[in-house]
Amino acid sequence: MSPRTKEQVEEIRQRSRQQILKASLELFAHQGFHNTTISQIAKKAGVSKGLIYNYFSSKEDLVGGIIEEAMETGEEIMTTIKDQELDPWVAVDQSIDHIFILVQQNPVYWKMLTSLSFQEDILMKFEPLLRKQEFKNLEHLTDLVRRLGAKKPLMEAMYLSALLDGILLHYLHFKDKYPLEEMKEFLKAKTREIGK
Amino acid sequence: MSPRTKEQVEEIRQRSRQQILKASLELFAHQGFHNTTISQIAKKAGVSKGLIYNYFSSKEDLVGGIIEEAMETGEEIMTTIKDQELDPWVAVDQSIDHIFILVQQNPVYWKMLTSLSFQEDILMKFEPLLRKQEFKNLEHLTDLVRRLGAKKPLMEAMYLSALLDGILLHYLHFKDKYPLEEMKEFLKAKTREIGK
Amino acid sequence: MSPRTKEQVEEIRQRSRQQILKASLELFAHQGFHNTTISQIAKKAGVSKGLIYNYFSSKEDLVGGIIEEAMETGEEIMTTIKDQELDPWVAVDQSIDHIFILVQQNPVYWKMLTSLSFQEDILMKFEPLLRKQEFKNLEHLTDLVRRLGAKKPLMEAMYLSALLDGILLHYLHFKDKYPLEEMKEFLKAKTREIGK
Amino acid sequence: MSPRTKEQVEEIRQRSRQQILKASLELFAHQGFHNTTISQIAKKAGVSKGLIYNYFSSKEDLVGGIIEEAMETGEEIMTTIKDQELDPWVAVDQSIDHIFILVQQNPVYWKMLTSLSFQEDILMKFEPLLRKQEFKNLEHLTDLVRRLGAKKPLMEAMYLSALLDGILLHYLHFKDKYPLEEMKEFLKAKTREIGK
DNA sequence: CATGAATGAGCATTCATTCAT
DNA sequence: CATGAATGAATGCTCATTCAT
Repeated sequence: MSPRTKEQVEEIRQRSRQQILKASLELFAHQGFHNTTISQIAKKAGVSKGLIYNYFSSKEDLVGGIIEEAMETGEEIMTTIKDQELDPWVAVDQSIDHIFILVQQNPVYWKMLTSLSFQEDILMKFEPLLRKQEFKNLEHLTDLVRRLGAKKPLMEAMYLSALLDGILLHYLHFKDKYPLEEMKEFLKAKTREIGK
Repeated sequence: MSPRTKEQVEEIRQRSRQQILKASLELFAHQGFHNTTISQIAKKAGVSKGLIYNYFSSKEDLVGGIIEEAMETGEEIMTTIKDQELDPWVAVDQSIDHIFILVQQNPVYWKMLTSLSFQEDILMKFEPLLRKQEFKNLEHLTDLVRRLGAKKPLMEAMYLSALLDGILLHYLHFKDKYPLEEMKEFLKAKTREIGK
Repeated sequence: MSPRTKEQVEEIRQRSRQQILKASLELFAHQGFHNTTISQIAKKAGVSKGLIYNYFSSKEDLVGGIIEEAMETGEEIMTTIKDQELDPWVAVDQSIDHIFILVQQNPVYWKMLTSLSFQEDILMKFEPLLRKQEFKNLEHLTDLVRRLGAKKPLMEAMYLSALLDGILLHYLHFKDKYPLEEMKEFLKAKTREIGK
Repeated sequence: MSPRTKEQVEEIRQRSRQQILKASLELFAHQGFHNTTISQIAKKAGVSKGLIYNYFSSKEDLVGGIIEEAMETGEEIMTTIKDQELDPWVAVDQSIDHIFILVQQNPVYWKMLTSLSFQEDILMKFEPLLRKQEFKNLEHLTDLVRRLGAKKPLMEAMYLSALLDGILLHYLHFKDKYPLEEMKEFLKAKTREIGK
């Protein structure tokens, strides 16, 4: 008889919103943004087409929602590492672990993101958001390799960055057939050469 | 008014065909396959929409045409290297040069290809064609590093492959702002460590 | 928590109903019926979408509600005049005043009504209601001008009627920039010619 | 075998364009802009939905097309009158005739226009176009009545303008049941009073 | 009495493809 | 060989209406 409480409403909203975001993410990642229809998302999320527009103002806005959410989660993991003062070799290993964990936890997100980075129309709208992140990461890497005694820290960091993205790329394509763990250890071993 | 000769007709055909392929490639690379319209291609190629269907049976078929053409060119360069018997260190440098040249000569093609590799619907149709190429490349790399005395040739090759693709990825995004040449030399220097 | 009395409930009902009608009227008048959404009405009225359907069975029914209410108010003013026995010149002036007052008191209503008269789908449902009113007005005017000694009372009445509607039309468009009062006096002066 | 000539294409285009404009005008006039669908227009025009967008960029653009076309036709008639030097009484009669002819020739257009003037969203986009016309008309009327010796030419012109619009309004509603010709003569007779 | 999440039919618009010339 | 008018299925998005609470 009486209307739902604010809390009930908010919970319902969050559940629907999550379902929609999850479905969008998966479809965008596998089919690409422009090849995914709202109807597909609605069906996969188990809601009506109309409901999607109760939570997101447009198809593009879904991308924004996905990125925002992933960044929040990513931020959390990041901070746990950053605060600690560490031996540089340990820090490098931890950073590598961190990146691999991030990717392994949510490979679909990274697939979507990489895919999106080739869609210039969409990219344009979210570039500021993403570039900042990118820059922070490169800065972090540069700092790390400098502490390892690299002679050309920036080059070394860019090299490492390309390597990580390359591994990510291959992992995203081959999925479980890719020896990600082995690659990680191989990579860690390689970093031992830096500064020598 | 006089009837054109067979050769003239064939030449006209080839020119139109090339214009269409070139326009398609550029648009697919920058906007993505599904976000590019036949009208855009026709306009950019300076031909009518109808003409495109004289040369290609569908939008997808354009992708096929692009890939085929690029493979032919790629093949040529490849063979010039393969045939020569070389000191492994020189061979590695040459292979690296070769890859970088390929990318620098036609970055748009590689951009389109990478972009396409995230469009599973399109990928599916051209996967066999591409996977074969991929496998050959990995085989070639494995062979190279083995001759350099690598302890784990396959891992080393995969590592190198990821690295190359990572650099490619970054180059495709940052274009002329990316220090590609410097990166190449840095990479060559790194390969000196292999086998030690 | 204590149960509301019948009167309280009724008062609440009436207030909500009025708010909804007021919001509808204004939006219909300015945006047109088909370009106004229930959501807009709900927002402007400060109620939920659902509540509107507690009082009105459909969007169209809102129009019915608006017209009914306006007719009731119009009726009241009308009767105060009709009953009095008057010198015809005074009666004409009073009738003109009456019409102008009606419009000035609720211009939005007249705007909506005129707008609606061009929406044949809506008009159809309320035509009987409106035509009756129209006819009564024309009859009243005919009677007046006949008492003024007009030679062609019906033509004169139609002429006057067109004039009044024309002035109304212009007033509704130009709002406060329109010299309505001046026009009224000008019109009254013109009526002095009738019957001469 | 050979493609159509420029002229053939242009003729085909004009025919299709006219069919679409005609259908749009009629539907907009009777059902209102927002209550008319592109499908209805396509069906009435005997073309596909898609074709409409080959000629007009949007539903709104159709309104623009209609207005432009009507203005061109209107302009022609206007000029034939304006140029002649005339006895003012004859000029008034001619102007009145002209307006009535315009309306009688294309009542649907005037219905649409009046209807549209209540759709503020659409009006906004075409107001500049229409206001200019309006102003020119009022100016013309003012000039006319001044030459007739009116004491308050502007008021007299506004009065006349309202009258004309009122008659138009009634005519548009009652169509053939409205004694338009009789009204015109009655109106002309009334103008004889001006300046006395 | 009151809320707003949810639905789905319907809308404006796009676009690959066809075909008459 | 070449054109572009024409089609219509499909898409993103809107909105009146319902209903559980």
